[in-house]
Amino acid sequence: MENIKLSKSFYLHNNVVRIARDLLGKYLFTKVGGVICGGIISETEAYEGVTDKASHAFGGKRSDRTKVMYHEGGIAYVYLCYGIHSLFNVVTNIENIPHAVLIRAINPLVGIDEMLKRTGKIKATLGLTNGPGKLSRALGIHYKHSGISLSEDKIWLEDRGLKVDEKDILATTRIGIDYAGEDALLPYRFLLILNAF
DNA sequence: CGGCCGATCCACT
DNA sequence: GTGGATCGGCCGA
Repeated sequence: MENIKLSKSFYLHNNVVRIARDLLGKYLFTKVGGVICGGIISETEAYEGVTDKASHAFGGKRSDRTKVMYHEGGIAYVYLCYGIHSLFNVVTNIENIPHAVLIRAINPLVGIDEMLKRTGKIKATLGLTNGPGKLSRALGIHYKHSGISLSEDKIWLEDRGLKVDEKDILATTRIGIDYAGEDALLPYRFLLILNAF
């Protein structure tokens, strides 16, 4: 079984929708407060930059918050949503092309005790990390982490050689972006259908 | 500077 | 199924 961080070239690819799909079955880890937590990515959404009405970078919009999306791929874009939740995104593509993939869910595997402590839950279930806000809380990801490199040891992704079959992937429309008009209809959300859990 | 709103979650009915 | 929590970002005045 391989155990390696995703390479820089993985994040620099120009097709963010492909990357979102390829991230299914990869592993996401964090090391916050000295504890390693993580699991298998099971749900993602692609945000296709300046042409995508659902993206924070639509129309080339730049701000202190969104400027990290214009950075070269391979860093984290984390922002506060609804005043409560830090949502974790992976920035992709080359510099000045603000593509990103929202990680919406993982299958929790490592650091379960710490994740339960952070979320105040008793039992480890898929419900521990099956939403973008819950995922960040369990993993200790905070919007102050926005802009950090995924090549370091705070937040990173690994390919452990898990094979994902096309037939186990479901593509649907994205969540919570009704304001995006026709772009809300794009099949940019990907779910990994898991039987083994 | 004021006001509105959001890539959500959970408790409650 | 519905609404409240809660606050930084963004836009308009």
